[in-house]
Amino acid sequence: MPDKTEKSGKQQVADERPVRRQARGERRIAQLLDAAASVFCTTGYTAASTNAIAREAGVSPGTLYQFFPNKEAIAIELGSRLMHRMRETYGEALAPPDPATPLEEAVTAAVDRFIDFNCRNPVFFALMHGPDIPGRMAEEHDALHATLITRVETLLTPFVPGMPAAEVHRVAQVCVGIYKAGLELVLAHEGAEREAYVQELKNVLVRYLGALVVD
Amino acid sequence: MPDKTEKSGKQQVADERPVRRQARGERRIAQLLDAAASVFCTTGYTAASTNAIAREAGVSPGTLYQFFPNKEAIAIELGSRLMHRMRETYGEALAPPDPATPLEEAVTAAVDRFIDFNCRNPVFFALMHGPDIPGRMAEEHDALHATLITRVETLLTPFVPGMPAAEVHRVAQVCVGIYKAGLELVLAHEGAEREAYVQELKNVLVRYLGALVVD
DNA sequence: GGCAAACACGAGAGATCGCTCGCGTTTCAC
DNA sequence: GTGAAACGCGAGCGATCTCTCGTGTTTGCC
Repeated sequence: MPDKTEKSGKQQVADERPVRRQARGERRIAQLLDAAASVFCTTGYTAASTNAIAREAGVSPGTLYQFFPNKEAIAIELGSRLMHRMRETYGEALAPPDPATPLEEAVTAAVDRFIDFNCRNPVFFALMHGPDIPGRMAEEHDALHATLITRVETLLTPFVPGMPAAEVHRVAQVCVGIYKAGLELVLAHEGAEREAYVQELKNVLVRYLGALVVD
Repeated sequence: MPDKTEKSGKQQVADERPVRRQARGERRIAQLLDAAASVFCTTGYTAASTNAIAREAGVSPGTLYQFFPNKEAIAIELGSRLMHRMRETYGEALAPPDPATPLEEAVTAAVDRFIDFNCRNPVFFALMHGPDIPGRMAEEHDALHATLITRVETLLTPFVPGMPAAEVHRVAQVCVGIYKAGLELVLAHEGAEREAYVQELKNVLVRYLGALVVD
């Protein structure tokens, strides 16, 4: 196997060749991404084999590599489409900069949206939660996390006007951490129990942030 | 490689042969477990190779398999020793069933102890946090988690006398989830920043539980 | 000292995985 | 219709990993 870095450096130029996809190809790509999502959900990223993904999609390994240069690219593309879907589903509606909104309402709305998205797309959690993400996936992961933190910071700022930036950053980190932990519990349960955990997650956040606001 | 289940079934009888360890052997085992802890910390369980563990310990792969039947057994034994050390370090001091203790004090004490232990033994977090734990490791993991939940439940009960058991269980799950999330943030920082995250973790728990107590 | 068992080595067997390659099939622009 | 390119296949290459085995060394007991 040749040097990876040189290869990726080459790609920036060589991959500019217009690989004109046919409708069939687009269908295969969607099929493969669906299969990958399914396999990633059940086994995680590293344990998922490209042969298993191809089998799940009902195609040969060779066909898989017709559309993706390597295993990582599958996860990258999947993550990218997931991010895109997330943006277009919830758009900028996440950050209503209206300081008149009560804290509890803002938290409830944000949590409900995110939980809903994660329940509909469980692979999102599988890709984000794995500590087994290699190379470029980690960058993608960090970028998303940073974006999320920033979003929470701006959401938070109007509620805590006097707080230093470093502290706001810390609070945002804690909030996201709490959300992730809550999400794990929510995804692990169903029906009424799941709803109860959602409510509990909201309680944690509201009480934590509420104490900061009235200070 | 023969059938694993048959092999393990055989082991229950065949492994009763007393493999009399020499002092040298005990030393090697400790050496190998230390090396395994180091490798698991940096690469995680699945990505850690037995050859890498042996190399880190300065012995040959064959020597490693003189003391452990397989890779999983290394993690099992490591986890077992970690659990034992945790018990003997903090013992039953975790559950002071004195209802006179204020909530904040109880939370602070419990969090400080656990954080301290996890900072001294980072491999504990590495083994618990990985979603990449196979076979018998998962059982061990679940058993530990269940123990932890039960412990928190008993710690919690005196503070919320009228609460139904199912709800106490849910609250305990949420508390452990919050703790894990907080631990991740704590381990990711150092010095004053780390202390700040510890304090923030305590705040979250105290405010969340405080609201339940006064209800 | 002698002997059996525990310890140590390291090459490599056996399995898996990511990925390639040669060749055949389908699609599409002209 | 025809040629080029996209699509599709699956055996298998090379790398890696877990674990074994034959052989030699050290230890502890008599």
